[in-house]
Amino acid sequence: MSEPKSRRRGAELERAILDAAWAELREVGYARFTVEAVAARAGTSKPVLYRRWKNRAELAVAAWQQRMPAFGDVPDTGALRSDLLTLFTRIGLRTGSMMSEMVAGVMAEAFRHPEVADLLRSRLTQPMPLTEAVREIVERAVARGELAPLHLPPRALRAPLDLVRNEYITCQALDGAVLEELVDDIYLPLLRGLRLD
Amino acid sequence: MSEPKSRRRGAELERAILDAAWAELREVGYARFTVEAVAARAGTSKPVLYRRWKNRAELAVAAWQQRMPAFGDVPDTGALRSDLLTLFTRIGLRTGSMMSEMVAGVMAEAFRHPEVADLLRSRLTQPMPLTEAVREIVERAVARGELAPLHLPPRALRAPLDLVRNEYITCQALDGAVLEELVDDIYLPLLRGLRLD
DNA sequence: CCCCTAAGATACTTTGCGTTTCTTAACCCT
DNA sequence: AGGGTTAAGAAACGCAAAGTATCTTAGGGG
Repeated sequence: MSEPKSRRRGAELERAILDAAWAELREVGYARFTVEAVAARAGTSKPVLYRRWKNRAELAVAAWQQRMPAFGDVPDTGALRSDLLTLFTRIGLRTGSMMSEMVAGVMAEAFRHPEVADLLRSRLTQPMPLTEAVREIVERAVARGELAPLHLPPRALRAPLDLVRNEYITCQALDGAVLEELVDDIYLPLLRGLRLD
Repeated sequence: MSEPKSRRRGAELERAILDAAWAELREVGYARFTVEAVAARAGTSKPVLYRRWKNRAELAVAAWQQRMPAFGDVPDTGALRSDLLTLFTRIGLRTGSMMSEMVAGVMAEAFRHPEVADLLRSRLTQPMPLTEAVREIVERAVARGELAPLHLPPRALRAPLDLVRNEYITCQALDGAVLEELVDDIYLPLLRGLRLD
């Protein structure tokens, strides 16, 4: 809190600010996320932040990007359904209710600051590790004979993330029952319905 | 513009306000949608609006609800794919780029005013006419023999709307190619993969 | 050791939400 | 018809928070 007089600089200061921003996002959410509070928490002041990020949305995205938990290993439980449930659950944890609130809030601001929209979109639509995880899970299911061989278009690879995010954005919550619905009523049927080309 | 001195009341005034709000939403979008501008445009003043709606989000949702174009008849082109394309296109028109901007903006505010979240959620997840349209299209396809008989869970009925909305929210745009992808790569395979129970 | 960059503090401008107060027009009711 | 009640309209305010400008000063590099 009352750090002594040592004046931090450069990367050290930047990390402290992002830590503070992340903590604020977790505690109060994006709607109540203020630049002033972040500055105070980091023991610095607003101009220091505005020298590094153009506006509060970019600050939030930067903090998010740095602190977002990793996906971890590709689930391998021996069965397609449980692999998918594990994956969907992890996506849910990673997305988190705070996260979708942030997506909504940042998107809303993106219409005033168009460059923010591009930044966010790139984070939303290109999580390579995730799409590769989906591909691997499906390939193993095909190898086991659980699924007929199939062609997976990019949109189907992205679908798990889209489904979970949509649920968060519209309902601000996500429990186990909903995850099962997404897997059983949407994604598994989708995979069964895809064929080779 | 410079209406005479006649002082409108009740329903007449309310309609004029919602007209003004709708016009503002179309012209400047939700991000720049201000209560003051709506009041000015309607030739009245802020307190009149705040007597009717708790905050700007509810005003926007009210205007949206009243002016949202109808879905029209259930498409019946004689083939499943073209029925779905027609339906998806109409959903896209109805949603509109402005609309998803509003969804994002309103959702962002919903975290300060929880009652707004409920209001919006009810508009997003229960468009009965749409789900019934999906059901009818699918039933006709089954009758024609295009699809095997299947059980359609609620989430699958909602999926077309969810898919289109997700695309708008993440990409702020939606063209014909994307609509075809949603139909060919996601929704048609999903329908083919669903079975009885 | 000095100097120049960037940190930190303070205070300001602006914008827009939501409120308060007051006046006055229009409807309603007997 | 007239008087009273209700709600419209106008103006101004408080407040929060974004973003900016000004100035002082620490501390690292030459």
